[in-house]
Amino acid sequence: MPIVVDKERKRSEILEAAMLVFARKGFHRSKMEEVAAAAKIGKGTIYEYFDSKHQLLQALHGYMLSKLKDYYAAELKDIEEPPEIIRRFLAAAVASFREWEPFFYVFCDVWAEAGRAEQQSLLRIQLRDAYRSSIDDLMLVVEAGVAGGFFHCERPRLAAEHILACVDGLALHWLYDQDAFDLDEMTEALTRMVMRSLG
Amino acid sequence: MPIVVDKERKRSEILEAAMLVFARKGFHRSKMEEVAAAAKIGKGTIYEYFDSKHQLLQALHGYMLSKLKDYYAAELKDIEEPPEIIRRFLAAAVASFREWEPFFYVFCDVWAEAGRAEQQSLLRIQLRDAYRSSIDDLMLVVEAGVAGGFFHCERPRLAAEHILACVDGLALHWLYDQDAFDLDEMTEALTRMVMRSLG
Amino acid sequence: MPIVVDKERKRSEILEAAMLVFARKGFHRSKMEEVAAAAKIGKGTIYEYFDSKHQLLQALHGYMLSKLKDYYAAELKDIEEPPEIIRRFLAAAVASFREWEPFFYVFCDVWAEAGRAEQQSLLRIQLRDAYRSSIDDLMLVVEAGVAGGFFHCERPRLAAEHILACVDGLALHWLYDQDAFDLDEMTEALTRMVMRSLG
Amino acid sequence: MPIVVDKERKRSEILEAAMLVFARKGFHRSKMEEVAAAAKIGKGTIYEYFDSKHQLLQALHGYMLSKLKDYYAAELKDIEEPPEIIRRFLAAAVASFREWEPFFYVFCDVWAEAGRAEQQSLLRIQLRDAYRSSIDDLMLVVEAGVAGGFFHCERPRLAAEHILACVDGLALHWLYDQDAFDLDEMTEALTRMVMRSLG
DNA sequence: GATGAATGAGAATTCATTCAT
DNA sequence: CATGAATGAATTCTCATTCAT
Repeated sequence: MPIVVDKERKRSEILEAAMLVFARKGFHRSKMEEVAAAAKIGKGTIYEYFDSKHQLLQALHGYMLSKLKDYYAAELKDIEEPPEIIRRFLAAAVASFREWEPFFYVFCDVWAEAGRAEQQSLLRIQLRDAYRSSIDDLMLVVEAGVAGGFFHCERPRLAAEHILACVDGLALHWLYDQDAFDLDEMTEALTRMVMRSLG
Repeated sequence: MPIVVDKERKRSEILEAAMLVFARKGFHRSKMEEVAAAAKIGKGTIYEYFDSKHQLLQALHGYMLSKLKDYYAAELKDIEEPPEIIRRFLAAAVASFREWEPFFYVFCDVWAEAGRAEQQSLLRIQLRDAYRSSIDDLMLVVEAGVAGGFFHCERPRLAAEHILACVDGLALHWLYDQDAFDLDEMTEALTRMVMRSLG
Repeated sequence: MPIVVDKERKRSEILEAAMLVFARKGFHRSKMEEVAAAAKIGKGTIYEYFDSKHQLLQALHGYMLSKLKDYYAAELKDIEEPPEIIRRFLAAAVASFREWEPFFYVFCDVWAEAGRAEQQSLLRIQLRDAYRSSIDDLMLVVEAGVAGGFFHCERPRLAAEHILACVDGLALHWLYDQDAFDLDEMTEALTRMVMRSLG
Repeated sequence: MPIVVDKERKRSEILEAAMLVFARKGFHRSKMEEVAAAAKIGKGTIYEYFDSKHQLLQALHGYMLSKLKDYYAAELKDIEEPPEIIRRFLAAAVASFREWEPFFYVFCDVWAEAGRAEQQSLLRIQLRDAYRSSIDDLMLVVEAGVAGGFFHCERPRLAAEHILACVDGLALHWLYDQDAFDLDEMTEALTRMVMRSLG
């Protein structure tokens, strides 16, 4: 099925282009034409792959989530001990700020968009499910840590939520005041505080 | 004799109207006409008070920041002990999620806008300075707590940043999955973890 | 009747203000508010003296025509000989370019406006009558010159028209390329050619 | 395959439409939508060919100047003797009043606009250069006439300027009082007076 | 009379989307 | 399939005019 492969590749190229354009100018200030130009295709061609600008954002969001998932999977591969998983997760998270900066800008757009969408909108569900699933994953680690005697934690789910909230909040603050932070320091301090908060 | 109008009051009315409209529909999907209707004035009148839609958002952001500041000042009035300040701050923060929900939606718009503005744009500077000043305030509390023997903390500034990041991250997550959280539980768990992370 | 005098004075002040503002920015780009500011009165006050922006232009046009008439009357006072009248008229005309430059800019607006107005519009009639009356005046001079043996001219009316057209045309060209002309030279050459063309 | 369109032709069609609309209603009173309707295209399409309303006027001005140039070139083709060139030029000029009446209305708009534009504005430069170049051309004719013993003229440039000013002034007067003129008579009288003024 | 706050009709311009080629 | 010319709904912002004081 060479054609299918080709389509899939072009789709990804459009998504990568959209990510850069949206990240730089913001979703609403970006034109479909700019995305097309960045993807080196014609404006109309985007519509062969995506239904609308909104759906392009949705697809891009899904694409980013999947990339993030792969990223964390790779970073946490073969690590067994819960405390170490947490440490590596936090380090990977902070490292991703710089490495994947455009992602975070686009996430701002997604937050702004999703917040006003219908409860049942795909974007919103996608966003929510991504959080829920991240929380679930992290909760299992916390639980394993508790079971293994590494952590003290009455509410593993809330602890997981707490950790993810920290990461998102830090990403946000860093985005608007990059000079104020040293990422290495931030990693260290974040790790220390999270580990302490887990007992 | 010209008509005498309390310009400051009308300005606030427009800002309140803008907050509700922007919160519900999002900045870009809101029309100036809708803001005007919500403020019960004519479309053109907004421009007597604000230069442009963008500047209205900026002014609204400033207005919200000032309201938030007053809110925390009132909530933390007369509290002396650092641990208690932190506890009350966290409780007030979580309580504000529900109470001031529209604020948080508008903050999403501000994040999305500010991220793409010039470094020197007023919106961006306003956002950054608000964070910096919040961090400063909180850092002083942490330092006082360390001095008073309540807390252990090597880097009070990073601890303060960490606490604020938690709050913002939780606000964000809560916004998109309100059913998943019990705010009382969240307050309790957040407080516990923050207190622990401060040693 | 002191009140009447006062009203008349303020009316003139508004007209002078309008002239400067219209001359600088053009009729359509000028705001009533700017005219009011230039006249140091409130925006609404203009409407006590003029019905509308269009009527203000019309009144300004009439005001300018009347000023021009006075100017020429003063310049040509007590001159008897037709050739000398012509000479002095041409000199006065060219001198007015610089002296009354704003007039000419406003005339451009009047031409642009009047051209699209109804045949019966006051602005158009005013413009036409001013030309007709100027031509009549000048024609009488030419006729007197012919009768006095100074000029040869089969069609004094057309000659008068010709002379006025020259003056208007020169004003227009001068307006857009002031550096290209030396007004003294222009006066001299214009006079020479007109005198020649009158035989 | 993209749609193939003769962009140059469509551009001209828009310019012709703009000329008629602007001539009838005036630049400022014409809406882009009316121009589009006259060109039988959608409102947005104009912006595929021109950046703004102002630039459309500028382009239209250039288009008109080029048409006029072609017109005179055709009218004066193969004529050698300077007096005959002048005669034919004047006849062509007066004939153009009726034939190309819309042009002259639009010129009024251009005069009004250009007068308030920056010195370096394209419209202004275009206008000035057109005059300069017309004067140059006519000056060469006058000089040739002097050299050939047909004319007496101390300042050929000023004579050329004078002749063009007459033509523009007559056009202007005619525009607002068409009934007062017989164009044939005007041609004859104009020619006579110009020839006399050239000695 | 004078004022300037309020207004809303109006217009330029943008840009997601369509669809003929 | 791909394209980009064409479109017109949508939206910001302007400003002449009104009118309460």
